[in-house]
Amino acid sequence: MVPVSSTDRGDPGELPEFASRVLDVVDRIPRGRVLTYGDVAEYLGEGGARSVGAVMARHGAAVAWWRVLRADGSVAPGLEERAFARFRSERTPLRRGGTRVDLSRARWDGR
DNA sequence: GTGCTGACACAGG
DNA sequence: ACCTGTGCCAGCA
Repeated sequence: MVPVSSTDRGDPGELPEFASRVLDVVDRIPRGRVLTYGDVAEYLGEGGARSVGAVMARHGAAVAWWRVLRADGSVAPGLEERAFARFRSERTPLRRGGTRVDLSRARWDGR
């Protein structure tokens, strides 16, 4: 087992366990459906909404990041244009006014 | 170990 | 609808 120094540095490209699991969940969200940051943490049974957000900030580009929203169905600042372009193409249900996703209809139940 | 830092959540005002 | 404060928790320096 190749004893590694106590600093125990992993390879730079390797993701922390938690981050890897977050990305797995996001990968399973079906087209046209969404989850909130808190939902992802809840399904994992670990971490919290904030931690999920941190993962998305660093590694979200690798997955369908637009399918993860805030608890009120809004999109994080700065991502609105790109996200709503996707919502239109995936026909994600929006609320009246179109500024937020209709969670009552678009939220993925995990199945 | 300590102390920030956030693509958050929620309760108040 | 907006702001403010508090709680949260993995990651990082």
